[in-house]
This record gives sequence, structure tokens and C-alpha cells, in this order.
Amino acid sequence: MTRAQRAVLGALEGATGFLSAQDVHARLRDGARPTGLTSVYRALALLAESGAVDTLRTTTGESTYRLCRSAGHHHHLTCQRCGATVELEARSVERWIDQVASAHGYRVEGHTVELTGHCPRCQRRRTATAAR
Amino acid sequence: MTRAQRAVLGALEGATGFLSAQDVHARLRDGARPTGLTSVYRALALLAESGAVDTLRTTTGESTYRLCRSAGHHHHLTCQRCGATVELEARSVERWIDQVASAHGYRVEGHTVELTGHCPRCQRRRTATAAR
DNA sequence: TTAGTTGCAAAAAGTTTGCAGCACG
DNA sequence: CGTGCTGCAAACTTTTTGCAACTAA
Repeated sequence: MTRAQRAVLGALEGATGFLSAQDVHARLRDGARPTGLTSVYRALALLAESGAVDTLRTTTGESTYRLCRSAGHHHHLTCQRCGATVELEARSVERWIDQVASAHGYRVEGHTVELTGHCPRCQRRRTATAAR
Repeated sequence: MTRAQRAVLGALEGATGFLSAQDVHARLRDGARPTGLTSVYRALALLAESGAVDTLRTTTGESTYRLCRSAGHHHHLTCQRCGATVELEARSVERWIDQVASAHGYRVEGHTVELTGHCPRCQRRRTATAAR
């Protein structure tokens, strides 16, 4: 594992939700040994490929990354305001998927299930910012 | 409705699955009255906003668009090989979502559910191409 | 005439690649 | 020494914006 990969991993460990490559880079800029944007991208690509991090694409076209806490396949429930994320084991969703698929004669290979909303904390101290 | 919007709608009507803005533009290039890429983007943005088309982001970062057959909120089951798409009413998924969310104390604002696989036809005459 | 549409060219924004230098074994 | 990591700068891709010309009522 390269230095860049360790640094990126460290940045992701310190994060609550998903970080874009640029976010990661920003966090590393102030450290003792800054990491170039190029290396951040390269490290993220490798980590994603190895399954150590999840990748998500935002509606604005950025790729975002997050450390996988739970191994294996799972889904996310992300707070729009603070970025807090819950990983969901979605056995029941997957059951539904199989059902729906076979009803249409499809064999399902992959699926995306992502939920966004507001976490308990942000619901209480709701002030502004709240998105569409 | 502008000429560009009509042209874009026409292109989407002739498509089986999702088209990127560039795809739409390519299809219109050979017509009697080509439409500029700029206008394609503008038309797609307006159509998406008005709910006439769905938007999806590919893993490669392109936005893709497809005519909405059914009104209202729904999800997609897309064939990876031929692009055929089934629109799903996902009442049961949404029920699950509410359940999961309240279990974690979240209030859910939005969700993404997309399924990919192989349609009945492509399963039969399966040859190659099959992805990840 | 005038408000709105069009599309070229250029700018943005995010990501990837070429390449020379550096580090470490 | 040499292999491979690093990071600057430049290229690339997709999308957006400025602006002058055009279109249609």
C-alpha cells in the first residue's frame, strides 16, 4: 500500500459521510505531507476497486467515496444536512427485487438503492439549508 | 414548447432505453434540421424539470434521459444488453423505505432505486457482452 | 418591433494522462 | 541502479454560459 493510499484512508476514516476526491484532497492539504490531487484520484480508484471504499455519484456529477464499515453488499441512508450515513443490510429489498424481476422475466445482475433524508439530530435542530 | 424540445422528445421517443445528451444530439444531427448541442442540453434540462423525462447518471458521469411513460414517481429495471426498460411502481419498496428510515429515526426525503439485469429476450439469445 | 430561441465559441468543473523527478529497496 | 510512486501541467470529457444572430408573433 502506497503513502497516498494510507493518507486517503486516513482522511476517509475521519469523515462522517461521503467525501469527494476534492474533499479528500482538501483535508490532506494541511497535513504534514500534503498529497497531490492526482495521487488522491489514483488511490481512490484503487481502493474502490479493491472494495475497501464505496463509490457514489452525486447528482452534480462528482464521484464520492466512503470507507466501507460493513463488508459485503449494502445500501446507504444518508443525511442531506450533516452527511451522517447508516449502512443498511437490505435483505428485504433484495427479496423484493427478485420478486419484481421474475415477474417481468428479468434476471437481475445489479441494483442501486440509496436513501437520503434527515437524521434525528438534524430534524431537531432544523434551521435552514435543507435541500429539495 | 420550442423546436429544440420537440426535436429532443422525438429522439427520445425513438429510443428503447436511456440516451445521453450526446446520443440525442447525434440522432438529431442527421435530420432535416439539426439541433445544436447547447439546445439539446437546454431542452433536456427543461423536460426533466417538467417531469416529462427521467434522468439517470451513469457510473461514467454522463447524465442520461428517457421519456417517462408512466406519470408520477417510479423506478427502472433496465436490460444491460439491449437497453429495454420496465418502469416499476414501487409501492412495496417505498413501504420498506419508510420502515427502515423510522427504525433509524430518519425522515426520508428522496430515494434512488435502479435495477439492471437481462431481459427475457436477451437471456435466451445470450451470446457475449454480459457485464460485471 | 420585440421577446424568446438558437448555436458557436469559450469557460467551467471534474477527472485522467504524460512525463520528469524522487524515493526506496 | 532500477522499479515504482509522486505530482505538476496539460489533455480530455461533459456540461454550462456569454453573446450575437435569428425567428416568429
